[in-house]
Amino acid sequence: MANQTLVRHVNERRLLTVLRVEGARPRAALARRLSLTRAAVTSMIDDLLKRGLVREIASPQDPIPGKRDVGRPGIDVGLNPGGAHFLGVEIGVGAVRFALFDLSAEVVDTEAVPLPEAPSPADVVSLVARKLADLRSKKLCRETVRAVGVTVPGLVRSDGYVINLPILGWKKLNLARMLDQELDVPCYVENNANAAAFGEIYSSPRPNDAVVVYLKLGTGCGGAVIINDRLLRGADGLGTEFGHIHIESDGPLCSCGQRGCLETFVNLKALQRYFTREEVDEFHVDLRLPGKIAVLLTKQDPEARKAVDELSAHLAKGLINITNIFNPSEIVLGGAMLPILAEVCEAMKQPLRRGIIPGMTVPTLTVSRLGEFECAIGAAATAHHEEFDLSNLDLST
Amino acid sequence: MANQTLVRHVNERRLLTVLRVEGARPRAALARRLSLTRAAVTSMIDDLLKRGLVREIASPQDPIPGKRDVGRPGIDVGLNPGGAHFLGVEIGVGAVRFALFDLSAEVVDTEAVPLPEAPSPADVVSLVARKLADLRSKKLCRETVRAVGVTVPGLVRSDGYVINLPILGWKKLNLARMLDQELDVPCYVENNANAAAFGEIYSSPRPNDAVVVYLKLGTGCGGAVIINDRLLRGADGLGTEFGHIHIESDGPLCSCGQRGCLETFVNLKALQRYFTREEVDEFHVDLRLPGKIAVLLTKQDPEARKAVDELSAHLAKGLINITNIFNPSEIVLGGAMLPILAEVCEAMKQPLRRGIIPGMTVPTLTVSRLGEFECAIGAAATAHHEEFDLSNLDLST
DNA sequence: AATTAATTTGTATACTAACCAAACATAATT
DNA sequence: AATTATGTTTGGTTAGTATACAAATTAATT
Repeated sequence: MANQTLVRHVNERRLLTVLRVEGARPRAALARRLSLTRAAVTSMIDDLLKRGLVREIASPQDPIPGKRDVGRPGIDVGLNPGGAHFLGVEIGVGAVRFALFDLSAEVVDTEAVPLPEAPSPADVVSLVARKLADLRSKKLCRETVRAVGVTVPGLVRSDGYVINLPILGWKKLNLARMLDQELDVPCYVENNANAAAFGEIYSSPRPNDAVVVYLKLGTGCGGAVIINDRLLRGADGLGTEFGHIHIESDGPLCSCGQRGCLETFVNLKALQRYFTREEVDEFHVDLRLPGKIAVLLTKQDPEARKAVDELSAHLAKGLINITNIFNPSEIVLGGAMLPILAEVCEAMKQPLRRGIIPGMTVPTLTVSRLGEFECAIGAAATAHHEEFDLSNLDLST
Repeated sequence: MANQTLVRHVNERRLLTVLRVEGARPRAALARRLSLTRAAVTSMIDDLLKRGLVREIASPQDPIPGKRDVGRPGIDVGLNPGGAHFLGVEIGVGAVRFALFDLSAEVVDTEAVPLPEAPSPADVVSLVARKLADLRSKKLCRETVRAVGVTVPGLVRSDGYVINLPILGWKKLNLARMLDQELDVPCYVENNANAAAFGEIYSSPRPNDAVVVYLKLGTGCGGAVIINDRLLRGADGLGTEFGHIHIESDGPLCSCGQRGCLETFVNLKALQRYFTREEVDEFHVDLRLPGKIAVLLTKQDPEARKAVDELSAHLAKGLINITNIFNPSEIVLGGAMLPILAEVCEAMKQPLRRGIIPGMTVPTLTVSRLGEFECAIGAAATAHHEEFDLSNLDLST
């Protein structure tokens, strides 16, 4: 429906987003920034003050003497960080990670807990419910948790329906609805690579025509693409699963039944293989290997160097294809391989520049800034976004 | 800016889109469809009637006797087709094609004229200006042309800036602005594959989560992806140029400097090579070959069959990669190879089904319905869309 | 058959939300 | 004291909603 409350809804979210991204400022400055009258902004701020989402900030007493402008000085209005909180939850391999956002999208709390063996969906729901109750019992956020985001390493439709989650054996499961029914706040479910990508861009928004490709390198090789602050999804939710790009005419057998898939050349098991020069058993993959290799690299260890270079060479082939298809402005790497990713980026710069279509701008290659909790942070960002940015605004017929 | 006129703007376009896509109906039905009150719809229709964009349609006199509902019968309101027109222009290889849309997005006129040798941008602008003046001199659309869309076979930014147009030697050229300055109506410039794809979906909208991949097969191999009724673009406008997907480890040298690109295996020249088993000179490519081969296919000609199968086998490899990346619900083929595309689709169905990730829904494979004028029609659809659908509505901060 | 009831359409009127425009009090600098 | 900018107040506009009502039809009743 599009009635006049739509206008307020849009403007309120525009205002909150400006405050989050660009910081506190007086009403008059907000009015100019949003092309609204001061009167309109006054009315909106009045409302937001009542709801505890913004606060007036006492201006510092003449911080730079003589630098003030003429005219009556304004009163800075900024987000009230404690006015709302958002819980992000990552359902990972053997562990659940929590990250708590405040209204200004700062991480104010993190926690990792072990995940019980073969948990049922109900187990996970109650785990989240307990964490939520726990948070509310503390002074930090008694009544302020506004939404919960949950990520899973599997296929998720945009409405939070889990199509397939192989590592837990879950299939065809409306996890978002289950959470919604149990938790008295809106819940959103997202694929973990998508969430990590979203978390990455959320704190530092990109220009409007930016195209960000994110790759999550760990036990598998997940991907996400963000265009215009929106995640790209496929018809089944299977889009941007970059692990199955064909990069070689032969290679190890992939879980998808084909040979030559990127995922079989770029994952923790493959890294271990490149390093030890021996086949690795599925169950003896060393999750700490990237850290160890990173240490060895600082000591100029030739074996470590070789392993990283081999991985990088394969990944570069995949990235060239991805770049030629999406023409991204930016490629971000994240995931469990974090410790060696800076080296991987360095090793790929040359081949990437040479492999892409002439005339195409070479995308920047960077490592995710979010670290171990990137998926949980991304989940919190998803929840924050749904509640406070212009998103769930469907104006189509 | 988001003020109350935004609400009317949104609702008016929602209303017009419903009338275009779903047909004429009484005000009360529109109110239900749009979740507005009848009073609001009355007010909007009053305005649209004054502007000549809609008209009341006399109900057929009891077409199905006894089938009428109780209550006062409504007066159908429908688009007034002659109330607005949109000119689509394709700048093609050696030819310019025009297609004229009426308000209901029906093609009411087409024309193809030869393009002068090595035309300057100014030549093309004045060609379009002459066509526009010509149309206005006729009774069909004296004052009603609302917008012009132009397609070019090159790289175009979303603001209509032409980055590179190799076949005409144009580069870094604000064609949209040049047209705008000359033509007294809004002008939009789009890449030809993008426009053809957009034209294809415009008349029969897809469900919200549909992902449509379009491939334009002719002298080159262009592509487009439409998600949520929006075209995917890259950072430079170079996204979805599927011609440079790597499908073989070796092959003819591509214009991009690499070997193994899809475009070197799937284009008119390659088709001729597969058919004659001889290398073909750049300047002796037979533009009518697909038609000839199509005729031979009906006579079970083995050479024609071989040529089509060889082309299909290469294209299938590319489509498998594209499908695994985008997870499309639908793949549409178009372009100069039109006469043989039904056969190509048939030949690719098997390999496509086998090559994609298990669990992914197999996309439907179809041939474009628009025919020779697909780009011009797409250009007209682009113009129609910009003026009458919810599109140029940027609510971001 | 005529009347009445029921139902639905389209319009009119009053009300409301949220914007803009303009005036004004306030608080600083010049 | 003059100037300038902020924040609030007041009045006006737009485009909705809610409600009431006349109009046009079918269905039911007398």
